[in-house]
Amino acid sequence: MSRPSELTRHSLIEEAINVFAAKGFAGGSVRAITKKAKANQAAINYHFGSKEGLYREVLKVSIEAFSEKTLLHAGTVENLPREEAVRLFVRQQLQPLLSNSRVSRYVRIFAWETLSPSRVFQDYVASEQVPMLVLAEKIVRRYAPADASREEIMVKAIWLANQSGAFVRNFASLSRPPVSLSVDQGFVERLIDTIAALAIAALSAPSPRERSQRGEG
Amino acid sequence: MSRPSELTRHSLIEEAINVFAAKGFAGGSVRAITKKAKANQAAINYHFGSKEGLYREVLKVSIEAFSEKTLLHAGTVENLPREEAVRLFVRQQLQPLLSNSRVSRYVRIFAWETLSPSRVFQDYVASEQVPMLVLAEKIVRRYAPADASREEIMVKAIWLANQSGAFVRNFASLSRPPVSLSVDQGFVERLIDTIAALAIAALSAPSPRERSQRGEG
DNA sequence: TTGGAATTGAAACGGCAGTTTGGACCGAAT
DNA sequence: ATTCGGTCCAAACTGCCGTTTCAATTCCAA
Repeated sequence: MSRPSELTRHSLIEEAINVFAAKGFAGGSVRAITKKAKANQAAINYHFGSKEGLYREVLKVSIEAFSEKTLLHAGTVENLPREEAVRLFVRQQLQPLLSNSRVSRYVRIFAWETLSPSRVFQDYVASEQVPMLVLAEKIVRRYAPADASREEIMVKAIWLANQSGAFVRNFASLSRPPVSLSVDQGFVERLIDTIAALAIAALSAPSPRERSQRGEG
Repeated sequence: MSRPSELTRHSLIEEAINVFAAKGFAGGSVRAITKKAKANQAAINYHFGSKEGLYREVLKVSIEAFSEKTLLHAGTVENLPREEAVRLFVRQQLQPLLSNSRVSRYVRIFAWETLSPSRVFQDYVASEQVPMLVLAEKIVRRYAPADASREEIMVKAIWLANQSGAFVRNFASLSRPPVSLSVDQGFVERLIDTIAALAIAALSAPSPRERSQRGEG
């Protein structure tokens, strides 16, 4: 593959990350992507086979980069106090909100997928492990008793993975009525503290099953 | 307005609720709605002015019915133990999941809106109060100290309102890999208990601000 | 019963979507 | 210098979308 073709390929992926982060897979058009990437409309089909093929590449890049370049890795989660792991987990999703960093775009892409998963994403999570859910599961297990059911673990993992989602998705509308909050760096920091504290308190409490086992139900 | 025209109007709204609940506003087409309602494609524009006009009507019907026909009203929330209010709040969103009731369709429409709000919905929440957020705010206030900031209240209200959202949105994928849970009535009951317990424990804990005021930060 | 308004109907319009086409271009090997 | 595979481009294709048109029909009051 020659130099100029790789440049086209690369800038297509780059702009696709921007467009899909802003509008989701269904809402992002190939025309918008090729226009921003200064490429021809046919380029996506030529290089990636289809819009779905391009998105598959975007997801691969995003998921790999997200799990490598972020605060919390699957390896480090075991070596932290469990409260600190929760805080970092929340932080790595909310902190990028105010920035235009690469990571913030990955987080937004994942937020779109948690709302209405694309076929590409569904295929991906069915075959390969999704770092965010794996992380959430690891953290939840550190709070759960040894005899917790898989159902309870998975439910809590899904719950934890989605604790920040509402704010990521609706970040723009937080500053508009009827919420009308002033959204700045300080707000995001307080938001991280609040959500992390809520999650920690929730996970620390005994589950309904544990309470009923102790005759407290 | 004559009888048959009202019949067309009514069945259009009825089928629109089904279609929008299944596919969201953007994903639901007027062709699908008019076909199911056995009406002409032009009927929507004739009776409601536009697709948006129909959706405005659907939202109005859904929000009114949801706040009237559900377990928890703005009036009753003050007269219950606050833990019970949380449980009912969670229950009224999760219990309809397994059924095909009207309410389940309303919940699904709201779930679509929390993911990517339509212009119609944004206009609605900017002008009229949304029952679900009002309820969440009332419940949060019962847990918050008297001097809690509006920011903290609103953040926690948004948080509470979205506690069930992940499961409503991804309900269908819970039974598929990699989650692979068996989803039946018993599961939904346990899910309600688990989520409600998590939310109650979270709200009951002192916020980071309170802890730092006590010198525990 | 009749006249006019309300409603329905089939078809077309204009726009945007993803994709395909076929030729132009280019760089490197023959 | 020519050939050839890889790449790029403008344009067109197909399909779905929401909307509009306008004639046909239905309804109801006069």
